[in-house]
Amino acid sequence: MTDTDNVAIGRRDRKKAQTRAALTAAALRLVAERGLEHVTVEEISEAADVSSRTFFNYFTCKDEALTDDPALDGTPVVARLAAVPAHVPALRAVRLALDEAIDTIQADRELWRLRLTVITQNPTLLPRLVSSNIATERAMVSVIATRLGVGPDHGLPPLITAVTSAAFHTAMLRWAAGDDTRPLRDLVDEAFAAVAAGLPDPPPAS
Amino acid sequence: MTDTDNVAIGRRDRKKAQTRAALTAAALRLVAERGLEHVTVEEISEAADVSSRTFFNYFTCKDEALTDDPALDGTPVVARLAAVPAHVPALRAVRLALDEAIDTIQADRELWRLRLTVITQNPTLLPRLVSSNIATERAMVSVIATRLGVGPDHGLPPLITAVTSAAFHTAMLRWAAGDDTRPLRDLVDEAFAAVAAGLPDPPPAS
DNA sequence: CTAAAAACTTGCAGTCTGTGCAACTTCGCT
DNA sequence: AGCGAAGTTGCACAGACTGCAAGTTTTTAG
Repeated sequence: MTDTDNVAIGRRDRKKAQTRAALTAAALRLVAERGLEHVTVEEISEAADVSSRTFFNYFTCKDEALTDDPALDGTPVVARLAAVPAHVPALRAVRLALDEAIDTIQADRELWRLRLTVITQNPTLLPRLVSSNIATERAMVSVIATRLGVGPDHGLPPLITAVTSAAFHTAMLRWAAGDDTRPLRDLVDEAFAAVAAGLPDPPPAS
Repeated sequence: MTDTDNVAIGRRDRKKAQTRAALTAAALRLVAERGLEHVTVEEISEAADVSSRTFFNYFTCKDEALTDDPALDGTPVVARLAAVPAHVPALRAVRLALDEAIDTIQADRELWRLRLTVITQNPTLLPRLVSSNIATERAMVSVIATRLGVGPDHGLPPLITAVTSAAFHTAMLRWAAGDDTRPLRDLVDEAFAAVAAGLPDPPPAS
C-alpha cells in the first residue's frame, strides 16, 4: 500500500481497516492460546485497543471475528463470474472467478493457517466459515442461471453454487492442514477437476 | 407406534422424545409467527410445558431447536454407507445410504416445510442446518476412504463428503420451496445425477 | 481557513442466552 | 418396597449482544 493509496481511501477508511484487522488478529491469537470459551469479547477488544461496543460495529457476533475475512467476500467473486466469457462452462467460470480470492488467501498464509487451526480446534466455528451471505449466494445463483440460460426455478444453478462452494472450502481446509504442501491454487484445481469428472472412484492401485 | 413399542423403549425414553418434539414444534410455530428475534427460550419452553433449563438439556442453543432433527443424524447414514457392497462407487453408495433419511423427511412433510420456511425467513439459521456433527463427518470421510482404498490424507474422501452433503441440502431446500412438486427422493436423485455427470452446462434450448 | 455535517467511538443500562449447581421428582431395576 | 440412576427444576451468575446518547474525529462545503 503506497502513500497514494492512503490518500485515495481516506484516513477514516484506513483506520477502520486497521481496527478490523487488529480485532481479527487479537481474536485469533487469544483463542489459539486459551480456547474459544475462555476468551471474552471484552478481552479481544482490549487487546485491539477499542471498546467492546466498537467490536460489534465490526462483527455481528464473537465467532465472526474468527471466521470472517474480506477475502471471503463473495461479492467480487460474483462480479468476476458475470464477466467470464459466456462460452466458458459454468463450473470452469466459477473456478476462474475464484482466482483472486485464492491468491489473497495464499498470500496471507500465516493468518489463514492460524484461522483454520483455531477453527479445527473449535468445530462449532466451521459452519460459519463455509457459509456465505444469503444475498451474495442468491446473486451467484442468478448469474449462473443467466449463464446457463435457464429459468429462476431450475435445479442446476443452486446446485453448482453449493457444490463449488463445498469444493473450494474442502480444498482450503486441506491446504491449511498442511498435509499436502502444494499451493492452494493447485488443491482448488484438483478439487474442481474431480467435480468436473463426476467424482469417480480412483482406479485401484496396482 | 404400538403398545409393544412403548414397552420396549420405556416411559423415560418415550417422554423424552415427546418433550423434544414439543420443543421443536413450539419453537417453529412461535418463530414462524413472530420472527426469530421476538421469541425467547423461556417462551418456547413455556409453550412446551417445561422449564427453560430443560430446554438446554435437549438443545445446545436456541437455534438448534429450529434446525436439528433426528432425521439429520448422520450416524445411521454412515453405518448404512459402510454396509453398501464394496463394488458400488462411492457417490452411488452415499446416495443409497441417504434413503431412509429421505423417506423420513418426506413423511414429515408439514414439519419440514415449516422448518425450511422458518430458515428461509431467518438465513442466519442456514449454516447450522447444513452442517453436521464433526465426528460424524470424520467418520464418513473415513468410511469413504476405506471404500476408495486410499490413505487418510487423500483429497477425495472429504471432497465427496462435502459435495454429497451440498447436493442433498440443495435438493432439500428446493423441495421445501415447493417450486418443484416432485417427491424429495426425485430431487435428490436429480442432484446426484448432475454431480455424477460432472455438472455440465445443459444443452441450449432449441 | 472555518464551521457544519457526517461518521465513528464510547460508556451505560438492560435483555437474553447459556452454564453450573443442588434439591427434588420420576423411572427402572432387583 | 427400596435404592440408584436419570431427568427436571429453580436459582444465581457471566458473557454476548443491543439501543441510546454524548463525545470525538474526519470530511465536506463555502
